[in-house]
Amino acid sequence: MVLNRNTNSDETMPQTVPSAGFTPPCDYSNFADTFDLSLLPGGDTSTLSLTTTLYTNSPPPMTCPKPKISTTFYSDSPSIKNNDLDLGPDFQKLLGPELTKTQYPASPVEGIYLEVPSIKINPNSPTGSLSPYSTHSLLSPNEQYSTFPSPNSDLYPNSPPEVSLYSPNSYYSDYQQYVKKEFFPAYVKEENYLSCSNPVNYTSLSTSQSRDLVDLLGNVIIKEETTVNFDSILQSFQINDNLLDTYKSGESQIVPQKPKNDHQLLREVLRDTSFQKKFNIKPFDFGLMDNIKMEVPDDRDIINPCSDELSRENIDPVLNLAIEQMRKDVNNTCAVLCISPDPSQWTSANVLSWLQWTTNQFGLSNLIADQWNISGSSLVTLSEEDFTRRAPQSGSILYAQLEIWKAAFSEDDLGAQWLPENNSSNASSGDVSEDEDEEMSTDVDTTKPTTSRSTGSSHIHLWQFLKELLASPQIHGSCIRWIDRAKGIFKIEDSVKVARLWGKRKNRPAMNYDKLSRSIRQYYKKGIMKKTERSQRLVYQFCHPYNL
DNA sequence: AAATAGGAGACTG
DNA sequence: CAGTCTCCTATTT
Repeated sequence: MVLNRNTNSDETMPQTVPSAGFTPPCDYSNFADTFDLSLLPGGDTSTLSLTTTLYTNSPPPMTCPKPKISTTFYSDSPSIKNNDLDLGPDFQKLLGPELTKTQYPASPVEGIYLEVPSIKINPNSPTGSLSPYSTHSLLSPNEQYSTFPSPNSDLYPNSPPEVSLYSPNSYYSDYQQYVKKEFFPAYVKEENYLSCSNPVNYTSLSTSQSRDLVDLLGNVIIKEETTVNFDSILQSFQINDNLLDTYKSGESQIVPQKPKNDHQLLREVLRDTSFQKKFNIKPFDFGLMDNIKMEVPDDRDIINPCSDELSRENIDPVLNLAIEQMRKDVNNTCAVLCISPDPSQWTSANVLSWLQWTTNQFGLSNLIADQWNISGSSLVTLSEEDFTRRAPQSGSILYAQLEIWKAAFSEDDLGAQWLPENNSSNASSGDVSEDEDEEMSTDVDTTKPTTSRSTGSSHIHLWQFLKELLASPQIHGSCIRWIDRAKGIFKIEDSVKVARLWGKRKNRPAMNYDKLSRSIRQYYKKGIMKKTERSQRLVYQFCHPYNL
């Protein structure tokens, strides 16, 4: 974890700014979503090198009569390039191409971030003349963290804070919606962006809950400014957990945190504090963080040549270690169960064995096998609701675990890092594919268990593939996402990328959107897909029952 | 310029 | 033969 202090800014506030153009080599965001900070060991382990940055957005009053205080927790960010961050033509019109295009912030990668937007406008904004929105901190790296207002808004002192929890792993996709929602209500209406892509990770809280969180954030922020007492972070995440629990259980009040029976592996890993010595972590001295190097001699850590080498060492050591362990765990499980690391490749038998294994691991109640007689490609398209419908008690945990696996496999493709522990044969690893290979692939990998490898996704249908992409917004949300999950309406945000992914999956290097869309149009006749009533560009709709 | 629409033939499992 | 893939022309946004 490195604190990059933005020396260009003449603002007084110390800042935690990710390096510009930073492209993390891996997407650990999914992991981060399920990462339960309450697992972290107590006592002197409060020396962990977690950093909290708070940065603010300042929407103009006229577009935000009821300001929201939104909180984004994320401990990593997706490996998305800046050119993926297209906020749309309306946005560009308002902000000008320079701002929206090149100055969109690099992903704020390291640490755990608390985002509290819409507090107050900074009258001293150096870019204030550019647009009324220029104090929007996320749009201007130069002042990205330059304002540091109290969460207790003095702009709207009487408005009840409405707190939203955004998934850490859907930072960009949700952020687009967030921006549109918060700053362009009209635009939102027009395009139906009001529906949230991921209800599991998005919730509104009651006023009292909001105030609790805001109070807490206020304490954290005002006391510590850029560096935050780790206990406070823990506390905030416990609250966060409570809120999520509350949301999931449908209760309206904050409930005492239940002892968790999930994340066992992480618990064990994190209980072991030897990593502190290993990484020379010292109490609260974030300045020293610059010097922390990830001493991971393992050649599995060979970095994607196109990635930013510094990024590797910038990633929070704690998360890194846990992720490492998670990776090993998944590998081991693959070996034990003889299944592919790619859940979408699983046969129905694989699915069952994985479910059984996970159920045992977490001490969950037994599943009804009949409910789970599905292939891996179907499994990965299930929502959390689908999971809980089939397994009311354990659905959420199973879903979360599957998300981890999905992310893990995606990460595997990213940097060829997903090699089993004892197998360094490496399959002539020269094929570290291009920089943007953060996607699923079905490349034959000799290091993977051979069972259930031959068949599978080569026969996948386009509509299945699209649903697969849609099922992992944290990974593919930048190129395709649900607009209305219930109605099966989705939007292709990046046609080139989606086509490339499809071509990769089908081993058709010449695939492009022209051809892909032709295939989609074939679905019109077949009743698999249609255009929406009010036809919008790149927006399609699954017909019933394909939308399920 | 990019997306949409759909005809038509080729390819593949 | 189904399901694309490919190429194409015309039209719309």
